[in-house]
Amino acid sequence: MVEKQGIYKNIEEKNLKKLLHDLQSTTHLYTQTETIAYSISGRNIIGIMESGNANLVRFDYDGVRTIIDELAEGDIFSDMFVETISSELSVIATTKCKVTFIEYNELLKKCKSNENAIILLNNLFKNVTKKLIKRNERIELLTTRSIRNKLLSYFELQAKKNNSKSFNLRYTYTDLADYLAIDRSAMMRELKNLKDDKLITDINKKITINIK
Amino acid sequence: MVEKQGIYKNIEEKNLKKLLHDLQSTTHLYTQTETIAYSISGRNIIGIMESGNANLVRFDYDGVRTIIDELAEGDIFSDMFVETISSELSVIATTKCKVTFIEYNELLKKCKSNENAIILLNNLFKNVTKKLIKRNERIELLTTRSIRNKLLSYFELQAKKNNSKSFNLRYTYTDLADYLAIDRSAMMRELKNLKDDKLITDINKKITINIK
DNA sequence: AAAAATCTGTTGCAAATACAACAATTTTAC
DNA sequence: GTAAAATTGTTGTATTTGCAACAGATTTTT
Repeated sequence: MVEKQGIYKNIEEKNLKKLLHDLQSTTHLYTQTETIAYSISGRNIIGIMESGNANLVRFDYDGVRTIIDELAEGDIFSDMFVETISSELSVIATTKCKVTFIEYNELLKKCKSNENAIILLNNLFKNVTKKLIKRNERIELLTTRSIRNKLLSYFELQAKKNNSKSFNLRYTYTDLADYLAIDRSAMMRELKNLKDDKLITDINKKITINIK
Repeated sequence: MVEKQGIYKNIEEKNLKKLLHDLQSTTHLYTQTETIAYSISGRNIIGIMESGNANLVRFDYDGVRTIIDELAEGDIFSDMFVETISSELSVIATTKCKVTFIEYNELLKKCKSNENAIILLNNLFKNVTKKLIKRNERIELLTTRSIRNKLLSYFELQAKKNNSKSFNLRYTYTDLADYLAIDRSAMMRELKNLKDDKLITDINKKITINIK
């Protein structure tokens, strides 16, 4: 069961069970690398990650893969959140995982008579809001005008999230370069410059910022 | 009043008036270039664009401007949707505009007793969902690796939205450069290259793509 | 209708970045 | 436990991009 801070926050176990039953929700298990089907045309299906991790990925016409979103326990995904027209989008399990599906329209109907449905809708709203903030962060990083600034912004953000001047980089440098949309070797060079200028310290991917 | 397709969809004029009154909403007028203040700490304020246009912009410490989001009639903005990394974020009116402010938490409370509040919450949800899709598009543009590709991607997207090979650029070139987070003069140079290479035609900001 | 401000189009040059290529190290797979 | 694959670290060089600066065109203000 997803912890109380997530999508089921402020709903009592018993009431939740009833609500999910009333919504005719279904729960499925997936193994690593399995594709999670969720798009049912005409219906607004929302998937709730009960446990495990998955990626929302796009395969464009060249077959190039891009990770659009990373989904963890308590996170949600839906065809409501992505453009349906063009390229192929799939949710692919990166670990064993458990997913509950509900229909958004059913939830909406239940709001009239069931207070817990309102709470769930609110939790969904907050989750989408969180997604927006995450995307915004990404945009802010991508719109800084140099590799040096991208790195510094990213490091500052991570340190801030960690309530510290340090944090552990959980990306490989190769992935970080992809995330920041910059050339890896150019990034490595700039990383070296930052270290030489003593703006950061990097001990085994524990990065510490020495400014301000 | 915002048209029925927007944030007030499916709410009768009379009921809407009552709802907004119950929510103790306030409405303000702004003139072009005016900054719209909306962040009130501790409260979740949502601004609804009744009419006019505005941009959500960032000024970084160097004074460089980047357009983060474009707001049109029927769109919403809120400090719930952004969490700035370090730099300054503001909503700036690009035309004369009218904005109604409501408190999210008040709306939520009203959902228990007022069906129209549920409808409004649903409309807000759908709007946020639309924002998610838009930001995703932006990220796709920003992650392309050169000015040439950024321009081509942007042009292709706009043309596609227009169901055509052409579209009218509604940005000034100065703004487009800010939107794509690139240097204006470098962009102008690349724009010239694209024209010289006959990949695009640009007649008075009506841009036509000549590929594929 | 004149003045001021902004936008467009251009260029030379310096600086930043991407590309390519490779060896060394680490991680993953069998 | 070894082979294969991926990541890291580095460098020289070509290319792209940003910066600065300007003149002409267009738009806005007064």
